Amino acid sequence: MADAAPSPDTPPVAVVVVIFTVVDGGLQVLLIHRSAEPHRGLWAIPGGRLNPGEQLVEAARRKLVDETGVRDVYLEQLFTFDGLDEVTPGGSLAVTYFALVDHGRVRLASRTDWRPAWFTMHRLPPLAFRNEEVLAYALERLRNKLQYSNVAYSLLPTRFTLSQLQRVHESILGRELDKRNFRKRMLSLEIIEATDERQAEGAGRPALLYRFTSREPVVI
Amino acid sequence: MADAAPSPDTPPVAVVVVIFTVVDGGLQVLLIHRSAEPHRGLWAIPGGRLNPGEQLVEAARRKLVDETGVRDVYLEQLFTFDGLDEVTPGGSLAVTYFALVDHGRVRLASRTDWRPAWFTMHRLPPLAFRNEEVLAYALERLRNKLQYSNVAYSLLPTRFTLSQLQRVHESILGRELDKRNFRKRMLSLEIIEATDERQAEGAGRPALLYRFTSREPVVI
DNA sequence: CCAAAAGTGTTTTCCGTACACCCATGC
DNA sequence: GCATGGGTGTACGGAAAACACTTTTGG
Repeated sequence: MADAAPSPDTPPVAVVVVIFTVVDGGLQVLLIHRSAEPHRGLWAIPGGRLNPGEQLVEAARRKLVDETGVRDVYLEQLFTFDGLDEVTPGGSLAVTYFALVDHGRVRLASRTDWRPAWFTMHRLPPLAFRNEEVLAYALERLRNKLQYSNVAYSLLPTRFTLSQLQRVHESILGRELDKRNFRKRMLSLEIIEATDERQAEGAGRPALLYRFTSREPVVI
Repeated sequence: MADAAPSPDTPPVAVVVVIFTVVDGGLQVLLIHRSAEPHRGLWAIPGGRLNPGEQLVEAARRKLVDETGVRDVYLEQLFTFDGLDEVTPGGSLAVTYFALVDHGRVRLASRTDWRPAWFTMHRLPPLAFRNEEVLAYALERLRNKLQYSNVAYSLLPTRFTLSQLQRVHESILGRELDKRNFRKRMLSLEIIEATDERQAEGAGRPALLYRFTSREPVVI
């Protein structure tokens, strides 16, 4: 590893956070409307400059809190892209993260310019900065993570029904799952446990509420 | 994503490449002996500053060619660390990559200072810059990749025997594999195919030579 | 009583693993 | 002819997938 001698020739570094949530059966992502050039009028993944002395993950958490007001959610580094922003001479870097938030806890920043909004992943608006690539990569990672970790804890309230959990999985995977197999698997993984409470969902039999045995990331 | 306004307050960016090879049954990694401070006398993963205007992957390829003379091998971005180099005020970033090279093709740079050398992964010298972390992460990723991709193509000559391929897998996974099961699996994945040539390995029946059906990264 | 959602078991298929012997060659 | 490495098949167990009906509640 080279000595890191200070130099003016170092590219600007942005930290960018793909924020996912699931709302009534759809996987959604938070985007910002650009009111300034470049790419004015397009939508972009929220992000900003890394402050001097700030750690990457701190910067990502800061962006997340700025945009949604939530903290203590699942946050993972995705990939570092270069040249996303094709206008900076000498190039630029974007260290991307992805985060999962329970829609019920989010309070979107209300700004007149740069307004944030949720978009369904399969109906995205025109995006700035090759953000299609970033989102595609984030979705792929999320789908993988879902299979062998408990990340879904970050998308649901502390107590939830198995049907809610199944809908979250279905939204992310983009396909329907068999109810019996899904329940069997979730319970055998021992990442969730039943509480003694029930919750009615409109008409129909009330469902048992479950909780995650751990609300920290756990690899299965 | 923020506008990338130029600013002097951007951290220095290093690109670092974990270079793996397999030599007679052992997974080895290329390290550089530091003859200057900080961490003089310790060993470090090769890397260097990202040049202005240079893409990350280009910088990684450049380092790889500098150190080993090889090109067109498997190279993948690992993770971006901050503060590895704890001496730079305001922090620094290290974008890490890992590469897999066929030991037979390598010509190490011969320098008097910063001399490069191969080390067996389970007998590492004292390392600089929290490089233990980086190596542990790289090894984990390599083990995963090995299971569901054809990355091993980059560790072997174009033609190889199944025993050679098995030894590569065993070196990386750190455990012995059953010959029959290994062959069954490799052949069923359809990432390798038999040639009509044979190769004798000392005494004993000559082995069929195989080749990878693709020498580009393929996910299984 | 009927619509709506919750809950529940069995069978089959596929994949990973365990395991032992014969084959071709060099010396 | 023997030491060395190459090559092969079968049986078991566990996980995932396919598949349909009963239960509990609200209206």
